[in-house]
Amino acid sequence: MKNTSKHDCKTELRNADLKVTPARLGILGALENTSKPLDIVSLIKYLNISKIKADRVTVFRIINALVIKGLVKPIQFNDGKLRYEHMSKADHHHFICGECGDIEDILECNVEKIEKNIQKKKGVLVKYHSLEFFGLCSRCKK
Amino acid sequence: MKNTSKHDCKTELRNADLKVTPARLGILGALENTSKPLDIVSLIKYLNISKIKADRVTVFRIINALVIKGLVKPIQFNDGKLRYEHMSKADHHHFICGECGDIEDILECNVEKIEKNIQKKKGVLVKYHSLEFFGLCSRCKK
DNA sequence: ATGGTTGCAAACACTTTGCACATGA
DNA sequence: TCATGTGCAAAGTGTTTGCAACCAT
Repeated sequence: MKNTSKHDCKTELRNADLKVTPARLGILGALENTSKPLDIVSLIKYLNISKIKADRVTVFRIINALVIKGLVKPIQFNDGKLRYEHMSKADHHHFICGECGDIEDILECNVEKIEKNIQKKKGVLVKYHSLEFFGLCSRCKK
Repeated sequence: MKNTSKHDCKTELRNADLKVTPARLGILGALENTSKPLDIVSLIKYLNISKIKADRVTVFRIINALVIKGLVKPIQFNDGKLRYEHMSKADHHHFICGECGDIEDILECNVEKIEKNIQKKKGVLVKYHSLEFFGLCSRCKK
């Protein structure tokens, strides 16, 4: 019961028409086992720890493929780089402190309702949304 | 009645402890006269049309100052570059088509309530938030 | 076998920094 | 006058592209 992610990742990849490779398994695993959104550097570190070696470029390519396939969503904290989150964990949002970079989870937002509303009204397809709050955390505020 | 933004921009700058310069007036004016968020290149184009010459670097510096002073907020459409919006126009959100890049305004979201809630619960200071929807527009959907 | 995947080098795009000169208050 | 703002050159960071070698199916 503890961790079936390895198997899940394989089927996830197959369902997305992506071949199963160590780097892809590692990246999906990283995103499933981590609570905070990960940037490319963090993903590479995770892979290194897991004894999986993968070039920076490969990580970018894998992440982009996962985003296109809808398995992963990109998040921007306005610091110039993208972070990524597994779709299954994308049901919450974030508060980002502009001073210390601290990230806190924000749970109590129901954007799905708005999302459906937009789809109906505008005739568009919403794949994902981003809702992030920027400011100063309780410590930096003072 | 038509356009008092020039005067407003001056006082806006003074209130923010920023000296009044042509480039700064031009950038503030651009952001107040345009409905869609502008990236750096668009701002430079706008300045050129207004016969104001300013180096790319200067535009970055001015924008950063305006963001820090809270006059302008940055927006990310996940395409690798920041766009900027005047705070007085930041009361709506966006839908971005991942295929053609089309941007549509989304009006019907009341995030301010959530924002206040977060400030109270977490003891943080929320300066601004981002809420953007990503997907396919009605044309690209087909 | 073969088409998708990877590594490496290089290019690209966006943004920041350092420093001398110019300018607004 | 003098702190602040600007231009230019250069560097920094994040990301993409081209191509040959490699590997999963």
